[in-house]
Amino acid sequence: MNKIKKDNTEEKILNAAQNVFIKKGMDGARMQEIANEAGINKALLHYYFRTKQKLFEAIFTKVFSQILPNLMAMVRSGLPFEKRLGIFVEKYIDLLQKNPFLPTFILKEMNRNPDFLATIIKNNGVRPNEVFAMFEKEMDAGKIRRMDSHDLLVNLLGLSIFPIAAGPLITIMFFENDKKAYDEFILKRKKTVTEFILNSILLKDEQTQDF
Amino acid sequence: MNKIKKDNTEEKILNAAQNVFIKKGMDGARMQEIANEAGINKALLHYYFRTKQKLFEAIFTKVFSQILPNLMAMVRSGLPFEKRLGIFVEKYIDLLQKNPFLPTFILKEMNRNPDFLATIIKNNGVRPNEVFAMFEKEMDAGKIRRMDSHDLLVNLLGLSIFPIAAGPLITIMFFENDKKAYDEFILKRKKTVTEFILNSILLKDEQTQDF
DNA sequence: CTTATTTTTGACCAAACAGTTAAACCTTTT
DNA sequence: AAAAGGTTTAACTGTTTGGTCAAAAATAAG
Repeated sequence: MNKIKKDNTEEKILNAAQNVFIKKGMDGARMQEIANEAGINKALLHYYFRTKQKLFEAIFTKVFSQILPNLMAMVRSGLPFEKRLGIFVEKYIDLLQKNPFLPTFILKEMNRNPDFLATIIKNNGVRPNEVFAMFEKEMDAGKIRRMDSHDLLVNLLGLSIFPIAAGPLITIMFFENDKKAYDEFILKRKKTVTEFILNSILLKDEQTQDF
Repeated sequence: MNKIKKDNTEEKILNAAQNVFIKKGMDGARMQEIANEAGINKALLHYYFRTKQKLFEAIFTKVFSQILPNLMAMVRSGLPFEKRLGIFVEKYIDLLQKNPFLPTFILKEMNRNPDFLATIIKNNGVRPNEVFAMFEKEMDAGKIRRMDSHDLLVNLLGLSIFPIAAGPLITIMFFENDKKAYDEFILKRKKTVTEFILNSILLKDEQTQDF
């Protein structure tokens, strides 16, 4: 059946393209390299995805769609706030540690073409306002101190994403190029990041807000 | 005098190259574009810096040398800990806000060639251990809670750098593409980041460590 | 089995690109 | 003022790269 073969080739292309694009970016990636990695002829790439640009957009969309829903899942679980935060950090760092080139890829390409980024986000039904609302609710309840919820979310993401994005630098500068020490450091951060955040925002019982 | 002329051209090239490389990265940058931006002939680029690679390395080194010393200055000032931290965050965010492409440039290129990165760092006399020692001292004094000083430094950097690196994404997702709102957000962070960190690590007097 | 249709390939093309060359142009030296 | 040495340029070269094409191979339809 041609359906099976077609799907199979398309999948091989998408996987290969994702690997190459994430590692090298749009500018650094070569169609020939993607073809090699997929084990097919270069002309076949253009048969399935007319241009490099179109193939890249397919990958960028695909990658983004894999990332964004995780953010929203955090908000919707019914767990208590601390647990929710802890699980999110753990899951997120875990995902990034398995795909260490992902952060830099997204950061780099978002600068190359912010308009395309905007389109993808619109089409992905992400509602950051839900996250902000969740934070506000905890503030209203006197559970966490009052602060700009934008700050809180950005801090949460920065603390999770930056250490992976800057992995090579951190490994060299802070761990004398000992990659195992770095990996263990990241592993530990699944716990310490949550602690660091909660320590900053959680209100002790005796400090409940007056208003 | 030829010295003046030479220095002048070389400087024009370095400035142009820095602009283009930082915006587009090694792969995305074009020698022709650098020549245009410098207002000179493309052949002159090769006269001063034999290859694109060599020119890129000169820029990468230059950029890095501008960044790293800031980190060390924090440690060496005699100010009290909170002040030192506050000034560092403020100065650093300020620098990045004026050079918003800088973080992504470094993050991207450090992945492309970690070995070269290592060389530069060695030649720049950066001693992260000094920073760690500073943190440890504050912990020993019972001023801040005991934690992995690697975590603390990485958190500090992540909270400062990530929001700029992810600027376009944050502007679109969290501020409905309102760039002024984003800029103001970053401005405020010069204060809120320090607060966030101190809130997490500072020990109140009654919580002094027992050992 | 034969014909039509889709998928895959090797060979090719034109544009873009980093890098070269030889000559023109300054600037300094004598 | 003229020779010498350094600087700048326009034109060129060889290679890499995204993309095309016509033919072959595989698959589906009659």
